[in-house]
Amino acid sequence: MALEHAILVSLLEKPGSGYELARRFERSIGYFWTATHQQIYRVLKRMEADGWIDACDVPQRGRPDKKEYSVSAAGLSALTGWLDEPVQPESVRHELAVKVRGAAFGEPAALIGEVERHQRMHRDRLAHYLAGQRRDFGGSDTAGDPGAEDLDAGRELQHAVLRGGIAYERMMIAWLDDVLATLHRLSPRRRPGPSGGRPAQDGPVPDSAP
Amino acid sequence: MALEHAILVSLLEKPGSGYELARRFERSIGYFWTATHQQIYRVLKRMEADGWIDACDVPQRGRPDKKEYSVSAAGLSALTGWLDEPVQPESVRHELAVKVRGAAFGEPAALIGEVERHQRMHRDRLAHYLAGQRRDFGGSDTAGDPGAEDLDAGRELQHAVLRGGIAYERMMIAWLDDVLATLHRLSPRRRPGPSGGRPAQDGPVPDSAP
DNA sequence: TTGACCATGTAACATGTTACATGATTTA
DNA sequence: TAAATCATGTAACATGTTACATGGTCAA
Repeated sequence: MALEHAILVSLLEKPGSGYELARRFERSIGYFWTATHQQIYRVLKRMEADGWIDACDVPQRGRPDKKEYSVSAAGLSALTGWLDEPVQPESVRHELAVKVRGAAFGEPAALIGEVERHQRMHRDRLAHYLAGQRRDFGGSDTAGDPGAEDLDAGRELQHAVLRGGIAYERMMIAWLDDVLATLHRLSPRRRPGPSGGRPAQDGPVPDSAP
Repeated sequence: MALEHAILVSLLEKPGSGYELARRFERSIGYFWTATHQQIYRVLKRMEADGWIDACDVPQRGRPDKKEYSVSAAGLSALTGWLDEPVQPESVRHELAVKVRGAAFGEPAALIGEVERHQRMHRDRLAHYLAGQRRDFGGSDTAGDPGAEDLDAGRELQHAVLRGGIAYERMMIAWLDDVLATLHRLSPRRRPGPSGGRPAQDGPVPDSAP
């Protein structure tokens, strides 16, 4: 019920083809809403039929033609209408949490590698976010700094969402430290480390920003 | 691909009927994995056919009979096998983030009520988690306290997951403060408050624990 | 006697995933 | 000449959502 709206937001920020949208759903928007290209093409067709977006064929030299979509007036009003509707509780899916609780019925220590793998992914993503923040918003990590630069609403809101991503990754990294400490405590044959899991920090993080 | 496993974990923690599982998916497990009763009945049927769970009819006085399910040896080994498999990136869906970015194309101030509503839900859930923690784990919020009580692995891991939920809610409440401050800044006709949004805190939270 | 709770389901539909297909161009 | 990127799609399947159906007990 919201892929349409995520696409509207993305197309309003910048018109583009289905392929380009699919790329964006692997990057920026993809950090808080995922979709594959098959889904995107299917929904784009419906949105075009509903008159939410307009397509225009763009011939390209040396590349296949593409259909560039842009948001119509009807699409914009569909989006603003949706903004006013309350969103329902949003369903959660934290597969790792299921695994952590399930670990009680297997060998808890067997989960350590998987949890470390996840933590590495979160550290990478955090590094990526921080790099993007430095690049696009001038290195400031703190909110509520009205006097500094005068950004337009779009950029301000993009930054707010990015700060949310950063807060989320930091929270996850810290929680996974907690989980690792718990798993080590439950199976003390493995080295529990100097203090049962190093504390969360984002300074010396492996920089994997693109 | 994981509802089966969430059900296995829940049934291992305590056998029960489809109806009871549906209740649990509105409480404990539901905080990190949601499912409706229709989904649960459908999957239970498949799991029984696959031999992962055993059913036994339990007649009840004054109530309709129920089928109580419990995990078979095959089910347990399916779970432990799954624990060893790496979980993929897990797809994210943060509808509010889509809305925040979309607010740039409408009236940003119109989102304030919705964001406050979400923040209230997160405060409620946090209060609920903290009450559950006090009830079930003795009021301690901090991890890594090996000497204190000697809980079994299952309870330790449940507590670790609960701490994750608490960390998540605190992070969300703080981030939504940030978002509110940003929205107020972008439409200064509304009172931006003493300091643009009160800081996150969980002490004087409306206690809505059941 | 109305509504809430217990208990289980069917059917239709919407959404998301996986695999496969096509064909051009650019880069190594 | 092989692989990667651009660009769009179909088909089959799995999962999740919404609406509807049934029927008993218990409390107000």
